[in-house]
Amino acid sequence: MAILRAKKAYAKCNIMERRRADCIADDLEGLIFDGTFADGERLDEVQLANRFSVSRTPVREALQRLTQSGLVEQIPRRGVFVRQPGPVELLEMFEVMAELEAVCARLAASRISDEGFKNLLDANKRCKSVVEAQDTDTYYRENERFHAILYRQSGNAFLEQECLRLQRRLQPFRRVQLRVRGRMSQSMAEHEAIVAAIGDADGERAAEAIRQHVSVQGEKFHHLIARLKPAAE
Amino acid sequence: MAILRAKKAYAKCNIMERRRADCIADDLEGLIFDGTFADGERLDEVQLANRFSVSRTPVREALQRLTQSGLVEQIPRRGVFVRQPGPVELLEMFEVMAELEAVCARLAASRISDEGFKNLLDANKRCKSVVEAQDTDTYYRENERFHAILYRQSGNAFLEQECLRLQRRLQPFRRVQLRVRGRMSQSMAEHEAIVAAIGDADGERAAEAIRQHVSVQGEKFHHLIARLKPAAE
DNA sequence: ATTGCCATTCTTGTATACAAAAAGGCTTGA
DNA sequence: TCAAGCCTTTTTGTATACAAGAATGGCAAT
Repeated sequence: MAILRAKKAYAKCNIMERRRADCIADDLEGLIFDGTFADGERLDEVQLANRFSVSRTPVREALQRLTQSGLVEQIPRRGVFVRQPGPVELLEMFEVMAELEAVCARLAASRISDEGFKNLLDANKRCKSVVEAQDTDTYYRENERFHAILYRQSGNAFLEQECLRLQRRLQPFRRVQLRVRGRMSQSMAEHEAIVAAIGDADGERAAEAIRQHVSVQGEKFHHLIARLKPAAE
Repeated sequence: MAILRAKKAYAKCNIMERRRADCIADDLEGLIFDGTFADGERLDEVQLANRFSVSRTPVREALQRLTQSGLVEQIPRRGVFVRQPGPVELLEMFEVMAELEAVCARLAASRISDEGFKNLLDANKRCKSVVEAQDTDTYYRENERFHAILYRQSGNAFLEQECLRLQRRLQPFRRVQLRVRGRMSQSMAEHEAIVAAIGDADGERAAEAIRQHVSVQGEKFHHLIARLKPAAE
């Protein structure tokens, strides 16, 4: 049967070829993140098609994907518009991120395997070494790895995926936060608290620790909204 | 300017006309839920186009949307396949739902307005009256309303949306649960506990109460997996 | 008989053509 | 001067045509 053969082929081929539409979606995401397309701006299908030297079809597919991930808003028969989150929505998203990670931490505290804990310690060690080098970009990557391990160790693959999805969405805003002076070492201290709590299998403490780590409060709040353009609306 | 006029029109027009692609997406969702398309089955674009009497274009758009919401899996150049969650994934999703609602409850306990609390009480009252009539379908709707109010009262619109999204995804499975004998009255008792905790502004207690209410444990576990076909793989 | 290769047939992905709807501008009337 | 209605232009939504890749079946070689 055709389907069976297809399934076999799929299982074998993890690196599946990408379609143009997918690439365009990623490129557009980047262009929105880096501000090439401002908030509220309409994304013209024809212009984009020319820009990427493709027809409107893959452009439309890409725009649909961006709609689903919330980067743009699609208004039927009127077009798609860039939709940067405002301060309120951003705080809300960070709050949800903090709570989701808190859940991960709480679950991980009782579910983590010895090997998983070793991975977590290792990831944390790598973060530490980067802090000393004051390399924010590398720290960002290693920090992401640390969090990803935590998601994984929640023992809930669906939760893991949801966390990764939101993490990805918040990435451009999170990155900024690290530039703040002293933030990296503070972040590391928080990591230590999280690891310790998980080591003690104290779910509630771990949850609270990571909630503090992720949530936007105090100085972080100011730095975050300072970054946002005073979007007229 | 064109955009301004578009925005004005959008603000005015809440009931925006839907495109065929959107309708098809909804229809397909229903067909997958009710088992017309079995798990693992390939959805042929041409067949679907004929079925809905449209061209492949809107069908493809609909399929893309279903891909995003996780109902089907799209394998580049090979087609899209129905992807029903297995027992494990289902339990994981319910766990996440329980935790998300727990967050809502905890936040709502301190953020709920007097009017919001009144709405919650009202929704609960309506549930109660339906329980006495033993009307599972209506109970399901009223129950959904109760939960939706809770999401809203978390004071976090993003969280609210995420909850609604997952609730929608779990809908067909949640519905089944209610058919279990005595489940409705048990559900009501749990509602009472939730409302009471929120009334006392006791976030942790409210969170725990709703976690118990939503999570799949004990008998509920058996009933849930009993419903799942022994999917051959 | 089985395995590997090739050709045919289907299916998906992309381009283009066409239809329908909305935006912008113009005219006309007060 | 302003507003309302109509017409033109622009833009989105859908259909169709075409290209590229994958599945299937047959054939040949071992």
